[in-house]
Amino acid sequence: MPELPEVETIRRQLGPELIGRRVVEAGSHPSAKFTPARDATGVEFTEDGRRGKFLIFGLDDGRELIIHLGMTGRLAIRSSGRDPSVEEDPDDAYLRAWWLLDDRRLLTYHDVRRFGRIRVVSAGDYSSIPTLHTAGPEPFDETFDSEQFWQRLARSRRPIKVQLLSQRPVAGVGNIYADEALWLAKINPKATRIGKGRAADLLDAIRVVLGRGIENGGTTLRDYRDAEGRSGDNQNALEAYGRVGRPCRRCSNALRSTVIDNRVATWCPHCQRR
DNA sequence: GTACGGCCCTGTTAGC
DNA sequence: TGCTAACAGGGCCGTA
Repeated sequence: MPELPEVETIRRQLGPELIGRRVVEAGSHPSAKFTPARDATGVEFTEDGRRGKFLIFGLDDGRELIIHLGMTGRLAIRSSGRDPSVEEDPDDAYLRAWWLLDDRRLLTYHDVRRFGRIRVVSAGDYSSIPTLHTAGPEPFDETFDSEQFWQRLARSRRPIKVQLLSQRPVAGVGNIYADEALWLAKINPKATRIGKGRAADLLDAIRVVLGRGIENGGTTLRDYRDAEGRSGDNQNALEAYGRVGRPCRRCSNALRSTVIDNRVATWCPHCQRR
């Protein structure tokens, strides 16, 4: 399930391959989630970017190709283009979109569960993409400080984990890194209000876990692969997510899990008291 | 504006 | 062994 570190890893890999390349043909699965991929025909990639979990590729006609990987989305570049002599990819049943480049290579988007989505919009106009439109600051933005973070958290009284997953206080945190950051900052995922000091701790923790995730090439629990088909290593660095029943690495008490807003949260009942 | 439930999807796993 | 149901979950949408 790609979150900021996974999306950033893919951006860094794809950017140099795509910038300056022109799309000569594009196709997609019939679902409306993917048909906008076809709108990026005849354009040249001019820029690679990311906002939270959204990949944003600048195009030379003043628009942007926006890709969200959902749960199981994968982007890759096939060197063979659509040369029929090349053996078919066994995952082609899940090919949801493709872009044939002017050097005959093929940018492919696979997505088993079809939770991802693709859009082409005027540059900077995200009004048709609610989560992107209302996304909070980038966690590594140097102008984003803990005071702003605390103010954003104070706008809602929903549980802190729900707020993080909403992308509004800060962009790019999903279920895995939310559990990790809350564990690191010793904050209970059901807490509805935290003080400025704890908000500062949480922002620091978010930066630590996301930074570590990027360094480790992302977290692969099952599906995630980077643009070169490789698994990440960050699953070996997880302290909370997926460790329910196992001892907390700080206090040795068994980690617990609970469902908050239809998502599993794993936390330490001793370290992360309310 | 905010909160909340339901839906989209399909491979994997648990239970019978 | 084979079938069925539950589960995973990010984002969107309708309703309150």
